Amino acid sequence: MIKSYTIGELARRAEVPTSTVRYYERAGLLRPAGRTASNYRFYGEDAFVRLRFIRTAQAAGFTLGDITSLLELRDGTAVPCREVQVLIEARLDDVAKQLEDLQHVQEVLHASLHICRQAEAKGRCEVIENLKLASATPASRTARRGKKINKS
Amino acid sequence: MIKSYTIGELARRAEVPTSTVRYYERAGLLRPAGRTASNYRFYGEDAFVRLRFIRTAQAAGFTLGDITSLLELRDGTAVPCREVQVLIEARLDDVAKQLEDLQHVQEVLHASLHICRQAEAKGRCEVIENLKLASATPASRTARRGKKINKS
DNA sequence: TATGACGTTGAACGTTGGTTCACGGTGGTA
DNA sequence: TACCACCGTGAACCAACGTTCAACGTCATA
Repeated sequence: MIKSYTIGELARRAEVPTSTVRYYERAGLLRPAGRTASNYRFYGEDAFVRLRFIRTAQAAGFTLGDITSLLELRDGTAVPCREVQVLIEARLDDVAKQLEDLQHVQEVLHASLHICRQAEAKGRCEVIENLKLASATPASRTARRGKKINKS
Repeated sequence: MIKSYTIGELARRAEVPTSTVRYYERAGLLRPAGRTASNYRFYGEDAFVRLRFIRTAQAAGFTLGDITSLLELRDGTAVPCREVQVLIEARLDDVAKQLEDLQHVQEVLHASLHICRQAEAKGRCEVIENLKLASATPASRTARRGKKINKS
């Protein structure tokens, strides 16, 4: 006899709102094992694992679209290593770029803060001009998200 | 005789679409110096500087809301160093957190890739399970944006 | 039996930073 | 005079990831 969960139980276990679980269902990411006589969704242990996977992959920066691909690969019968690796590599490239950009941003902000503190002593605020000048250096297409990994 | 620019000229100079310039106006970030007889917007050099500042600050991860605050501070008469510093420090904290999170993500992805490659040799794909397990470690509230710096 | 917590649905809304559209006027040139 | 690139407007639309709402059914407990 395998334990099954209502949506609320599943959601509490995974620490997500029930609305999110339903949303993932709509998005085609997570289907209930079935429905009770009274039309309540019920889920098995696998749903919990899957939900946890979704959240983890999201935390790793995959979009729900990417995760759909990942899960489709898992649900398929063929050994999907190649495709999975492609997805992970794409994400790694992305992360590397973000890290680089963020480090640049950090430098600019540190410099601005430094200048602001110095200027403060003189009763002027030059940070805004400085931030402006800082941009003259590399073209940081940055910090803003909006990726898209190519769908199979 | 000071040169003035149409919206298209300004936009080309700053390398943004004209639609974005109008959008910034709607958002209260950038007002034209005035309008011609035929209702065309015209801008002075200051608009270019301001627009460049907006783009740079965005690249540094400030939201348009933050930038509004920054610009209001600049437009004010008082020496705004304290407030500016608060904003910059908040952004720095944010950036530091993002960097940390991204580094964690990077580790997880590297590990997943490694395992995937090893498993490939054995004809199985374990990455998905691995990504799942990886989440058992630290709670990375990450990689997704949606910051908000407290408005003055 | 009644109360409250929980479940169902579809649709609309929210956020951020814009872009696109429809529809019309303007300005310079051939 | 025609033509085309440019400018104007408000409104709708986009991605991503959900949340909220109305309006209703169900289940456990006092």
